[in-house]
Amino acid sequence: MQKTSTINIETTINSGQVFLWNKIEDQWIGVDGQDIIILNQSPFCARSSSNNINNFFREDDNLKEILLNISSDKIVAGAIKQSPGLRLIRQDPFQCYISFICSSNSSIQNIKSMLENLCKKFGTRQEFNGYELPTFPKAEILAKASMKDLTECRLGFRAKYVKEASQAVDSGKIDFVQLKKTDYQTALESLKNVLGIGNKVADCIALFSLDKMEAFPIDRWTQRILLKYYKKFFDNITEKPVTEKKYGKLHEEIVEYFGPYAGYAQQFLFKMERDLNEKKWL
DNA sequence: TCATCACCTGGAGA
DNA sequence: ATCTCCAGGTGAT
Repeated sequence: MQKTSTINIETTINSGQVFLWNKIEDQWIGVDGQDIIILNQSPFCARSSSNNINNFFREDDNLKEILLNISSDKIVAGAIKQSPGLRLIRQDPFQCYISFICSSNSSIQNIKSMLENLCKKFGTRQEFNGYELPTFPKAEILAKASMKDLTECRLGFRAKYVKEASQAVDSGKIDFVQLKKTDYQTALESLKNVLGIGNKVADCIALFSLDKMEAFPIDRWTQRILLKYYKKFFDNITEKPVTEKKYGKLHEEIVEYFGPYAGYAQQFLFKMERDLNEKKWL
């Protein structure tokens, strides 16, 4: 649908969606599940070791319509103007799931370090175009990992979450193929049954890997954004922590206001506010 | 139903 | 040098 030439790789990689990426000279090398991906800005080129890039940048979305739709809000329109090449990424679900479980009460740099440690210890080394690096561990491997090995990856209190979450996938209790097919609410409820996954993490997984574009992760930053620009539009936004029930109500208001592509709006707003505060990325 | 609080870890600032 | 505080939250009282 969209032209790949309009994608800004650096902006997109540095928007908090993905962590296992490094810039080497002028290209970005990253891990997505069992694949290694190499990205070049100009001339634009995206190569995957699996030979199947699988719409990594969601090229199948009708971007023009989506951007037009969410631009009815002036703040969002401004955010898009600021980062026109920003895109949502369609990630490997298991990697995305573990990544955001690891994100709780942590920083981007720390999350990246935890995930790199997991790859080094449990991943399979793969060679692609002169680069050799370990890909993301499979669920069955992490499900059988010892707590000692997981703790050595510096996961802290998340070690137990990662193990149980991996077991849920390995046993089939969590089935990403199925979750992609179901509706947003059903997918969310299913994910939230897993230890270490609450509303925010579930929304990240749903938006970044399960094609749920109405997912709108509400974290500290999003909450700040809503308070700063949208206080008068939403009844359920306060500076207090967003409780379980408030989260659901707030999300309803958000989808009503931003529409079915609320997740896209969130991504532009998040990028805008983090950049405004000069927060570091990868 | 909701408010507090602890939690691994690494980095920044006092 | 040492301490405190905080970072894409979540789970247990």
